Amino acid sequence: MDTYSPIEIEAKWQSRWDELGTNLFSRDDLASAEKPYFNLMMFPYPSAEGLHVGNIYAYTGADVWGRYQRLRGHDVFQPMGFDAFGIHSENYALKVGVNPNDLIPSNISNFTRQLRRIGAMFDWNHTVDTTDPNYYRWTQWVFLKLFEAGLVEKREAPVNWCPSCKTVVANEQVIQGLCERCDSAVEQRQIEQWFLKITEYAQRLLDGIEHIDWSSRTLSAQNNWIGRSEGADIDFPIVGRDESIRVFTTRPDTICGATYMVLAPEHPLIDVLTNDEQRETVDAYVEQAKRLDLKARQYVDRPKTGTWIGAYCENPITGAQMPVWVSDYVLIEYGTGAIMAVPGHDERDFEFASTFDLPIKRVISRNGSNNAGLMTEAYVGDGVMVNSGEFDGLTVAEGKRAIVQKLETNGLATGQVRYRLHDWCISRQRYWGPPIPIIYCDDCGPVPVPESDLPVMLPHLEEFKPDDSGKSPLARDTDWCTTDCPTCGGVGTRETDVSDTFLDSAWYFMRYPCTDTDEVALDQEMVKKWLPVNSYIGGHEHAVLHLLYARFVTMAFHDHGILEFGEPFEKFRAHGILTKDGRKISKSRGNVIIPDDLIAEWGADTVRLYLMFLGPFEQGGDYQESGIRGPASFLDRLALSVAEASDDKGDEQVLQAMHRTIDKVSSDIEQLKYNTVISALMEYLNVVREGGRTCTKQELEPIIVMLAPFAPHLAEELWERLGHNSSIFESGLWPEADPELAKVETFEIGVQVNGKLRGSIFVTESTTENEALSLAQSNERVATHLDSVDVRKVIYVPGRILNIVVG
RNA sequence: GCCCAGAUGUUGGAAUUGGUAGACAAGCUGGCCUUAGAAGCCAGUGCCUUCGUGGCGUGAGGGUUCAAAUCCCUCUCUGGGCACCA
Repeated sequence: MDTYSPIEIEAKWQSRWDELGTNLFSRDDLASAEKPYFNLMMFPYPSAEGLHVGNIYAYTGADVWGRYQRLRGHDVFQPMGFDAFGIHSENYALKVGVNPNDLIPSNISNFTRQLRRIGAMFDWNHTVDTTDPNYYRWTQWVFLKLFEAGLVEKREAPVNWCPSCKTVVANEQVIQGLCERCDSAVEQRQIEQWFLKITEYAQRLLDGIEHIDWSSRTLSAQNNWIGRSEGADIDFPIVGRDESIRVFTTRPDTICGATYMVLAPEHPLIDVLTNDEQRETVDAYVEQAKRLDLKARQYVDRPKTGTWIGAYCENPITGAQMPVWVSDYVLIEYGTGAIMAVPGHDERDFEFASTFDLPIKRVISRNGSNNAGLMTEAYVGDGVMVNSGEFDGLTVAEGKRAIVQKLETNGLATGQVRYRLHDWCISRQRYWGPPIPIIYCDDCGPVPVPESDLPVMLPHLEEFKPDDSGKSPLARDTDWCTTDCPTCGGVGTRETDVSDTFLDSAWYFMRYPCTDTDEVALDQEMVKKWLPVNSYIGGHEHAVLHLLYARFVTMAFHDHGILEFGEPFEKFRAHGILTKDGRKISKSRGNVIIPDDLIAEWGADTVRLYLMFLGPFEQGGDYQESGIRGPASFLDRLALSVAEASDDKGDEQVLQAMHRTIDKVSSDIEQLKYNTVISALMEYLNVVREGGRTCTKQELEPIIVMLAPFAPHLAEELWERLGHNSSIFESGLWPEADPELAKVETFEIGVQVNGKLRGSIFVTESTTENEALSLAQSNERVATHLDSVDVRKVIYVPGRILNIVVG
């Protein structure tokens, strides 16, 4: 009989887990769990292609964490679901000419099969499918709650329109002016849209960053995305008028170096201030700027363009007159849509001033000396104010305060904080999403659909291809659109936009523990017991999309009395990505790896172990199939060792190594350094089997427990073969290192002479410097280097190194 | 341009956070066992070398230190994010 035949063993344990409900919770189980631990991972979009090896990598790493927590004695709830709405599914459905409704179920069952095959401990009693009316009914409810909270607004706004997807896309979905889905150049359009007012939470989202245990790179991405800037709004009086131009600046200290003003092409004052001579030129410029699509406009390396509009402002500090220009390098959507240009200390202004021969003036000097020479580039660094009259000599920081203070007394300035974050546009002029639950009535205006009328069902459309009308295909189903106004009972028309997929995923984790009821979205008993999520693991690509939206919805629900907590995920870890031969894995490169064959060949345990062994989980690694033999033969040797193991007491030396291994594994697994966990287990097995010695059960049991998160099927099997008759995951078996046994008694340390390694000596913890030195001196190799020289200094770091400085 | 990661043998990677660089694997070479080997076992494997108890070596160059893959400065390259955000 084979000691280890993965296919049989894995089938055996998967069906046993199913029979015993090892990973399943009933509602009662959920309610009575003593040590609840919610282990969440990002749910997939169920594509037709199935899970690729990158998905398996991510889910295995998250499952390892969940199983580890389980071995620590927690009641680990680990659900899985499917994020099946959205443009991605819809475009695929259009391509193959099938309604997405008919496509999704088979994709989901294929995903489920794959996810079961890798042996992750998902609770298949608690799943979500965002396209199920029993789910999206509650997504619509989420919208209504945000509406009640005053966080939903319809307004006409310039939005990113993808001409290929024929829909609006969020700022977060525009990558360098291109649609993230199809890479078409995004255009600017003015359309009425539904917005969620996430900007009201900008500061809260920023403040919360201090208090959550997340991967630092994810937090830094959110930080940059929110983009807080501190500065001031300053009014520049317009010469010959009773009005002024308000600008936002983060550098009030450079105001004396402001030599002209710039308005964004869309700025309302342009029309008012342009004089007759300039009118034609300005109109032409503004027209041309409006025609530019967002991609062209955001292209940074484009030469600066613009024109003088024939007006002047007065510098409120120096009194100097400054011409007012219009240029598309100033953006209407940020700040006040107008700037004071300081070419001496801003790179963009410098470039503009150089192009149009506008004066460039130094007002900040690195060392305080007033070097009057020509500036050849903008100086943006720190320094001291010069050429600024009474303010000369102040540092940048002092100057910022002093200028604002002086202007505040005249009412010309106010301290101001601004954010780059924009409101979240959730309208999508597409078919495959939850209809936004709003009804328009000629008398009552837009009215929210009453909760009792949810869900607003998405009709089954034969023809769901979007057109260029700017309206959703739902608008073509007039039967569906026509309804009664919930307020007055008159004729109403349904909103035909559907919501962004990111609304589906902004709250899905809250639904998982509540799926036993269809009466309410959130079962408060379950919410209190299981939320917030204890650990969330997922891709870093969602740093500023999903993860920010989920925080926003949670905060809004907290403020609205629905949730008691304000942050959804206590701990978040971004996993690394897998490369193939050092290159990113992607469909376009044609190097996608579907894991099914690999698992069929090697078994799930070996594949899991191999993937986790590739590199640190948070950094990813390079997938090289030949490397799978290492983990495979490790499992073989372990199975062999168990088969041969005796009932004798373990060897003392081996048990010491065992406790050191427990120590290392326990600390590395906490840091998700799964690769070194596995290498520590391998090293220990090498010690156990050294010289072909027969090992004992006592020496092997803990290693099997520590391996269980990685290779759960084999661990169960070996546990059973060692004579245990309950599941290894049942009773919190994670071993505890005995500090006495883990302690190393004698160790070898290096001996250096003048920093160069010349030999080594064996010492104990209590070896003194003098003892170490005499040990070193009696070492032949070291002694040669001490001949006929004086010892000048001895550095002895117990347990680390002995360095003898001679000369 | 800015921000964040990173660069270590033939390859994936390790290094107690300043203390014996290359753990654990893969690959390769040789051997044992075997009808067989994706099984098991043993040995070797950074480079140079006059083979010495020698020299060199963690992207490049400089610095700090008794001691640097690790800290500091300058630069190069790779991956990712943001991008005219005033």
